[in-house]
Amino acid sequence: MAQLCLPVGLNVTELKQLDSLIQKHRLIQKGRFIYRTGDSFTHLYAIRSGSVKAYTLTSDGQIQMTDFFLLGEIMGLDAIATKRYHSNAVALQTTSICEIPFHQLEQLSLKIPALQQQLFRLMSQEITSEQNLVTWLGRKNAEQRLAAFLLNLSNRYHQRGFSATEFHLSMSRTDIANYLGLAVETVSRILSKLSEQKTIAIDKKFIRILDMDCLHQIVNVGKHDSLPCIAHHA
Amino acid sequence: MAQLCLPVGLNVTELKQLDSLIQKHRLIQKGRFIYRTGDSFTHLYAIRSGSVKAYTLTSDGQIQMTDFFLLGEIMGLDAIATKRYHSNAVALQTTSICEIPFHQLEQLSLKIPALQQQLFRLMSQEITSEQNLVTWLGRKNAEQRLAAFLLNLSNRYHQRGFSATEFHLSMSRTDIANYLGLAVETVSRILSKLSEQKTIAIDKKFIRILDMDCLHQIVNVGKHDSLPCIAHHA
DNA sequence: CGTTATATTGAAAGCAGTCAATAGTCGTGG
DNA sequence: CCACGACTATTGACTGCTTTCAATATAACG
Repeated sequence: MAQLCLPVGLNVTELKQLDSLIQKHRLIQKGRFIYRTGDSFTHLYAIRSGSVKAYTLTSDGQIQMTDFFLLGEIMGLDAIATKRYHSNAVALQTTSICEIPFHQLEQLSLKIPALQQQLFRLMSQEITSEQNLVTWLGRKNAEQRLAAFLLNLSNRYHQRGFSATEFHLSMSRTDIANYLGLAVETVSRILSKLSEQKTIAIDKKFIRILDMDCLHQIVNVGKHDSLPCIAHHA
Repeated sequence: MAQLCLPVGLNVTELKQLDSLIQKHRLIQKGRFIYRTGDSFTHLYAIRSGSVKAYTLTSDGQIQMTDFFLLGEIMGLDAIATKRYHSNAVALQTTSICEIPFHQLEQLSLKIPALQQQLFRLMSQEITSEQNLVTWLGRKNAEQRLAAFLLNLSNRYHQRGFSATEFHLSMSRTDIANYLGLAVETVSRILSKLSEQKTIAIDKKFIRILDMDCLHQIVNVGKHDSLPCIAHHA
């Protein structure tokens, strides 16, 4: 169980101790909340299956998508400092999560150095991942943001042993647009365009990446350079 | 010494142990590097005085500003996971830093629960701070990004006991523009505009915030709503 | 099977980027 | 101490990407 929730190189004894912490797991129906902004922070949550979106509300009531969590990823790391969750976490589909009581995890990690290391590593990764996001937004045009988003999902699925080229977009176009700081219409237009030039194929929420190199090229050229990989049409 | 570098509620004995780790401090001249992308990760660095900018290079050689570090802030947290620094850290002025050997800090934090907690807290804060940045970029227009940037600096200086309304912009306009994903010209134009409407006053790199409420209003309205606080001119 | 939410596509407007020219600042060496 | 050159900052004009508004089309849900 612990292996599934918090994969980390521990010996059998240590693993048992961790297991005793992570007993509960819950099934969350689509649209249900795991936690809400301001709730007092008690647990980290690991996704065993399904997916979750996290968003905050601005002072004027607008939604701001902050994260999508996929299988194997940990939610709630940003809440440690303030002891309150900063976002609303909602299941995008029926989702199974592990509940990890943080206080006990903290205690245990004092006794198991490898566990402490893994926690530091996890948090550091999260910082890096947020920094990368910062790098895309604002500095990249709409097409690049979307290409980077698709590649990011592809990598994350691939890491967990799933196909890097075919996967399910569990979030809506509206959510994607919000996450990338674009209008829904722009996301839709660009998906259509990429589909036309055979870089990707889309059937509703199911996506196939046909030309991975092309996506990489799109991401890596400057904001307004334009030598895309479209040697296709006509 | 430790108090200055890693403020945390420890007793005298614990503080001594921490002190013994954090012996060295270095003076870095303006323009000098503290670390570079790819250097192997050995230390965290805390700023005792001065300021530092951190940037990465894109695949096509463009600079991407990722962070500004001010007095009291910790650099290098993103390097823990990969054991390599992810960015280039350069002093913006003559800067004094504490060197904190991370491996030893990790060891010590196994023995001092309060220290471990403080480290978790620090990293969690960093995650939150990056998330906030993500929230601005891409979702806010140029004026809002700049207003948010100024308020952010104001808060950070204020937290450390300095004036919230008057401070030195140690980074260049070019750096600010890059950080916010804007063109230098846009930053310059907006600073001029805010200056004209008496929201701020600028003398070269020295800035005074004259109307803090106005800045907050700018940040908090929607991306294209426009009811600014300009009841000033003529 | 109808109703509502989500997605696609088109046309027009606006914000920010680019290009260009000028002004001001900083550091170095005469 | 001043003068030169290089760098940084400011301001203006124009282009273009992305948003907004509007109209369908398609999918999801009870």
